[in-house]
Parts: sequence; C-alpha cells; structure tokens
Amino acid sequence: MSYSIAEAARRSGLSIDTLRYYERIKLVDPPARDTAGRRAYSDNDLAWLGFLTKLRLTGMSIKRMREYASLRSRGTASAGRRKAILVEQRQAVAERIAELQGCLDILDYKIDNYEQLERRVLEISGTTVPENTMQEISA
Amino acid sequence: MSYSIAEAARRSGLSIDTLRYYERIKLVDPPARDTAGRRAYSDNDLAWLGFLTKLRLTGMSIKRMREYASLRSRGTASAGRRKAILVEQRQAVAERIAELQGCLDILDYKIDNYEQLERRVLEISGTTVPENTMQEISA
DNA sequence: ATTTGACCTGGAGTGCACTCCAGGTCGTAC
DNA sequence: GTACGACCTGGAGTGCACTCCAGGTCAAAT
Repeated sequence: MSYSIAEAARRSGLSIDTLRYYERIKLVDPPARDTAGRRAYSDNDLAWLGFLTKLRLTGMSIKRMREYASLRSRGTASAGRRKAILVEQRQAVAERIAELQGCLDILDYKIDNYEQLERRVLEISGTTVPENTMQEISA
Repeated sequence: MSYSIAEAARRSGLSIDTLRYYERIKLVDPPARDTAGRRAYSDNDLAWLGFLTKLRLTGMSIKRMREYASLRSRGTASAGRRKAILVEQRQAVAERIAELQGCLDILDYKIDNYEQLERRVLEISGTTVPENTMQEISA
C-alpha cells in the first residue's frame, strides 16, 4: 500500500510539515513519488515513522534519532551501535520515570497541604489562618 | 541565613544566569540586596526555588509556573486555583509516566530483537541473515 | 594604589523542534 | 476550459528556555 502525505500524517500523528521537515533533516528517507511528483509513503515508511514517534515520546533528541537513522541505513554491521543507543535510551527513560515518581510524591504532599488548609478554613471560618500554615504551603 | 547568587545557584542546581532570568520574568520575587547591591537570597527564596525546580522537572512550562507564582503572591484567596494547577499537573505527570512505561516496553522489545539477532549471528556465523530478520528489526 | 574576582545591568544570541509562507504545479470535478 | 484542492519547493518565522556578552561597580587582598 501507498499513502499520500496527508494520510501518512494522519496515521503517524505528525503534521504534514513535520513529515517534510523530517525528510529534509535526513531523519526519514525520501519516500517514493507518484507520477505527479507527490510523495507516496509505503507501509515500511509508516512503520519507521511509527517507531520514530515512539523514540520522540521517550524524549530522544532529533540529533540522536538521526544518528540511529543513519546507522540503520548502514545495515547489519551497525546493529551493535543501534542496540547500544536503545539500551542507553531505555536507561534514560527508566531514570525519567523515577524522577517523575518523585515529583508525583511532592505534588501529592502539596495538594494534601491545600486540602488540609481548606478543611481548616471551613472549621474556623472567619478566623485568621496562622502564619506558619501559609509558610508550609508556599515553601 | 542569606546566600549570594553563586551559593543560591549551587543550592538550587540552577545557573546564575537562570536565577537572574527567573527574576526578570517574574517567576521569583526580587531577592533582598546587600549593602553593595548584590542579591542576598533568603531561606524562603531558596525553598521557593526548590519547589520551582520540582515543577520544572515535572515538565511544567514557565508560563504555567508564572501563573502559579503570581497566584501565590496574591495570598490565601488564590489557594483554590493553585491547588487546581497542582492537581492538573499531577494528572499530566501520571499520564506521562504511563506513556513512558509504554515506551519502555517498546524499547525492551526492540532490544530483545537485537539480542536475538546477535545470538543468531553467533550460531550461524558467516551465513547470510535472512531478509525478514532485518525487517523485524528495522520496522 | 592597583589588581582581582564576584557581582551588576540591558540586551543580544543560541539550539531545538517545529510551523508558516509565497509562489508554483498537478489532476479531477463541473 | 477553468476552478478547486492537494500537493510541491526553498526559505523565513516562531516559541521556548535559557545562555552569553560588553561594559561597569565594588570590596577585599597584595
């Protein structure tokens, strides 16, 4: 099967401009063209775009993705280095997840503070809230 | 206690330039100054910088952090909206963690493919690797 | 007294990842 | 046969979050 750029954009979740941009910066190989010179993406192209969007979701930089892409086009001999990139990225993602988990804990703590404040305001409505309560919340 | 900009940078993990930048864009209140006009950060300032770096780690935009910062300076009345921002961010972080988990699975799958390829190459060293093996790996 | 180093200011520059634009070419629908 | 919509190109523009720079001030050390 072959797909117009609009269809490829729809299926990959990237914009048409981004698709052309990725081609310009050599992140994807130039797709085939139809008789009128319009891009005709193959299933293979789509699969590669799909994988690229996953790498992007992991936070991989375009520079790094280009490195991976260029290794890929050099064939089997580069498999080791490609694997190394993926392993490194796996590590980075795991670390990022841990970091976000830590952030989640902090957010929960702060949200809980706000909830306690709400409860206290309800209880002693009209009374001045002690200064240290605000400290606790804004710190 | 009061800290020089260099010390504040060291303690917050931000650069000196970033500290001045955050002040310029009203993300932090201008700190006190010493007799020579140099910034003197308080423990309170440091605590706020600490929280900001956590928010940044969650991927919150500076625009959103500024919103939070400006609400904070408007006092208790804004607590509800501040809490809402935190709750929303908590949600975004949880979603991002889930997304990264999914990426981790894909990376594991790809890495596993590379490992299988390595084993096959070892076993039948010198033999041509079947075309579909490469497809599986590059898709 | 001068040198050093940390700090100051306003403003310009950077890198990233897109995103938009003007002006042009096709093939199909009316 | 012309109007339309989807596509094409090279290049410029955007938003974000810093980062760097020139030229200057000040207090302590030599």
